[in-house]
Amino acid sequence: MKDVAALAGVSLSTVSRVVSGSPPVAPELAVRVQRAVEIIGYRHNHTAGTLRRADGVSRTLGLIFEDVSNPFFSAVHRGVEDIARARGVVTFAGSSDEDPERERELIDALLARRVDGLIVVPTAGDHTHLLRDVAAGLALAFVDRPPTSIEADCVLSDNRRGAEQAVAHLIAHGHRRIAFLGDRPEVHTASERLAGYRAALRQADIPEEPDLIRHPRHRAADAYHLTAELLRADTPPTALFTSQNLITIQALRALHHAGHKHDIALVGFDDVPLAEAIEPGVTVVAQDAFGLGRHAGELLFSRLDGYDGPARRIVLPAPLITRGSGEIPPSQ
Amino acid sequence: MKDVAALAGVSLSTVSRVVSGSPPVAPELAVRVQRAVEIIGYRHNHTAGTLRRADGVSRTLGLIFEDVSNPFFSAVHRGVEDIARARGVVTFAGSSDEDPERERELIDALLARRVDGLIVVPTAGDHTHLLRDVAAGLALAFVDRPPTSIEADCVLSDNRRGAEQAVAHLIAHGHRRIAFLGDRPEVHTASERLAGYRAALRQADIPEEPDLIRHPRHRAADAYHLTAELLRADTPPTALFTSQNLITIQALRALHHAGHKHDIALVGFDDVPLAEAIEPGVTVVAQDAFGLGRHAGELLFSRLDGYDGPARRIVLPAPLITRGSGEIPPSQ
DNA sequence: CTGAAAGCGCTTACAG
DNA sequence: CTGAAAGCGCTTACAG
Repeated sequence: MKDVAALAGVSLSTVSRVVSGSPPVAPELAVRVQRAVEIIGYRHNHTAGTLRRADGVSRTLGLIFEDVSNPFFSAVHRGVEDIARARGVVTFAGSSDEDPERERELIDALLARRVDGLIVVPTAGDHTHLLRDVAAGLALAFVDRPPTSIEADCVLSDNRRGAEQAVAHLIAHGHRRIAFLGDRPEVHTASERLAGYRAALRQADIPEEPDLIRHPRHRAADAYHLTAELLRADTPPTALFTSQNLITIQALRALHHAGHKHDIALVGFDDVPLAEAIEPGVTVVAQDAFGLGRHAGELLFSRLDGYDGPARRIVLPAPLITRGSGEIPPSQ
Repeated sequence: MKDVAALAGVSLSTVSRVVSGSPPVAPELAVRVQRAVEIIGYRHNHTAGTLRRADGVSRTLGLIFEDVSNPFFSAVHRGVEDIARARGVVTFAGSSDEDPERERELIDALLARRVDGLIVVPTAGDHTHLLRDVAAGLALAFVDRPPTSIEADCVLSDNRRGAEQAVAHLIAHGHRRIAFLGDRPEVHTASERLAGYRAALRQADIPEEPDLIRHPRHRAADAYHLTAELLRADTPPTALFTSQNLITIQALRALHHAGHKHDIALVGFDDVPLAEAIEPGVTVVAQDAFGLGRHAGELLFSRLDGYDGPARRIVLPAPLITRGSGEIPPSQ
């Protein structure tokens, strides 16, 4: 910047004003500065400005997902990006892999880079350490799952009702032996969806069978075999409720490979590509992933804009989309 | 930091050394500093350090994709993240939407935040403006597509050979009227895949029919109708080569809805979830998206580690995976 | 409207 | 092994 000032024959103050667009500067000088910027190939150092600026704002956001490569989270990611982009804010993104320690490392790394805010899909770990940062001005929002240990803005899908609706739908089609395939209940979304499953059974006076509730350890790796195993049981389920997108995909593979796609019903939580092209079409509870991201972004920016009220919770509906697989009647 | 120094009763230098792990500091003082850090809730300001540090390294990377929410790119994203994570480097990510202007804005925003390197899926726009930044020490790598206007490291799938293989496979199954559905040739991957399509036709002495080469304007919105339209033509194609994942999904929908899934063959470029569960299974040319990301990360870090040789190009194979849809013989 | 000077939170020779 | 001091690239009162 001082090279630019020298070349343009003005002071640092003037260059700074031109570069950051502060009003009071003569058009002629501005042009001279612009020209010098071009010639030198000057890149503004926004982080240095952040250090000095009164408000200390970095126009930078941190996003922490379970896995950036899961299509559900990457859609949330895009939702946030669209909101941030409109404000000239650029976003970090990282994957916790559901590991609280990894999540903590990411948070520390992002806060050390002085992000203005953090949007996180929380692991089951503790988040009280963020309280100090929030008190110091950090904007914070949770998405997909609520924080367990602290109060903060969050936006969620209506997991319980969505799951209840899915299972009630299967019951309405005559099923009584309905398997639940989902993550362990430590994950909030999984426990909510399990609660929805249970509520629907209760409503219909169907006793719960522990054998029908399964938690694949590694989703992509185990859900396939777990489903195949369930189908081979003495009294197999007549319907499956798969409560997570990767699990749905694996269960569908198992169903199709075992030749049961037309006699075992399935409803999945979260939509999957091609669900509509498959035979039968896959009935799902659809989440508005982009919407989750956009709302999380909006909650966050409202904090940065000065909102200082109590924590807000936005719950987006998760409607059932019937396509065939959920309307198969029980085969026995 | 000065509060920590005051509380611990040491100098700023000592706090800095403890916090950044520089060796020569007495264990007793280190403990006192650590304690003060805990009490105060001190967060290290890594960006301030970057400003002062001799090497000026920010341990920050910028990633620019066409769209972070496309599963192909989000897998590339994760590949880069895994490499970066191992080095304590955190990554920005953004979407260009194939718009050179938007890409330029993102690059400017990231360079203003002083990323150490940039990994970009380039739009068709000009990238010569990056030359100065590279000369000034920026590490740069392109992924999925090579840069058109400058020399730089890049990692690609073998698009041409993959496409040629796919089309040759269809020809080997007796097809002569094979449609190409893909992005406009301004996008490098699309033009390479089209070149592969043409090479396979030439090899088999099949004249090219312009009517069979189609470019949906908006992939998700138009590919479905374009496919349906092709199927309704007087002499419809007997096989489709869909050269992009979103287009493959839409074409499959159209094929299934029109009741042609068993009599029109299809091979897609890039794998899609459930491709295996569908009936018939979807034959595809598979890309190693994670591998593309990992290799791009490695090329980038080798530059940051001091490699200063000529630009390198890594080409990953894109093998054909046969699952049924590509082995359907021509129906007429 | 413009410039000289102080200072954001750090790191790093330099002296002790 | 420790501390005082200079300075990274900026912004911002303050004076003119």
